[in-house]
Amino acid sequence: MREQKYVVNNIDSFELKDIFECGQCFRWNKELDGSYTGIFKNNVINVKKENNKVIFEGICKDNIKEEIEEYFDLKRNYKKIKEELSKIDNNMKISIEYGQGIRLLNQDLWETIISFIISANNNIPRIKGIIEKLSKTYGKKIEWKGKEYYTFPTPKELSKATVKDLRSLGLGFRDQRVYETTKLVFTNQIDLNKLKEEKESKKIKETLLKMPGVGPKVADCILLFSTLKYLNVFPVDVWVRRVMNELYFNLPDETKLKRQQIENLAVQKYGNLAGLAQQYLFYWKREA
DNA sequence: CTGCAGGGGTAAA
DNA sequence: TTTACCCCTGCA
Repeated sequence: MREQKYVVNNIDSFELKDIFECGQCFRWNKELDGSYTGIFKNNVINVKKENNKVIFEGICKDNIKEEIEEYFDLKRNYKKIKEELSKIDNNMKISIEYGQGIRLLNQDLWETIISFIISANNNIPRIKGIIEKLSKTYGKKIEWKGKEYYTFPTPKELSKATVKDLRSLGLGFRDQRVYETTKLVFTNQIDLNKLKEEKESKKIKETLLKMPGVGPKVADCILLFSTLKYLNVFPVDVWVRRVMNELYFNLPDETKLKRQQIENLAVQKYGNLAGLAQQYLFYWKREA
């Protein structure tokens, strides 16, 4: 654990608001000066943007450059991806202009699984609050600049929580689901390391769906927002469904096209970049 | 101030 | 295919 700093000059496709408020993550908070501070793995990092320069600094266990490049997906060529997607249709073009600074974070698989189980039928402020309480209660404390931060609990750490404990932290009906899934992973009935080695997203999804609280939408979010990083999935929630029906079918009635149909259409339309297409569309329509 | 709908879904009927 | 679900917030 040491204080480190890493600066990237002339960065492309990187806007703090687009990255942290497009709905992919729950542990980054805006500071008074406009920068963001967040926790991932055993790192506490503050990110600040000045013109085309991005400054990362904070407490980092390993080499900060490598940690940042991995987490912020810095090795992927977003410029090229955006050019490709923009050619598909006008909706894509407009939404990409709007969210040009989006990057999909490579978040810890375990944390992403639990976070999105908690996200079911829930809103972002409350999801963030619950995850914060889980971390404060079962995670490890890291201090930086006089403030306390807490790492997301490991399967072992979280396995100490009873269903009742979880309920008291405000998880509501999701308590049982988090409890059961934690048990599955902690006891190695589902091995996350093996899951990472699997090559086909279909196979991984199959396994993810065995976890209580993980349905088709949550599974797709895990595939897209974690280190698994499968860009060929298209998570369909009520917003995406509404947007897709409106944009491509001019149907105000969101019950017209069903979840699976929309997913099929999207994969057909956006191919192996469907996941990113979803983020641009969703962010654009939700903010506007 | 009280009451009520609805929220980045899932599981069970 | 439909419905309840915990909790919190916004708004009549």
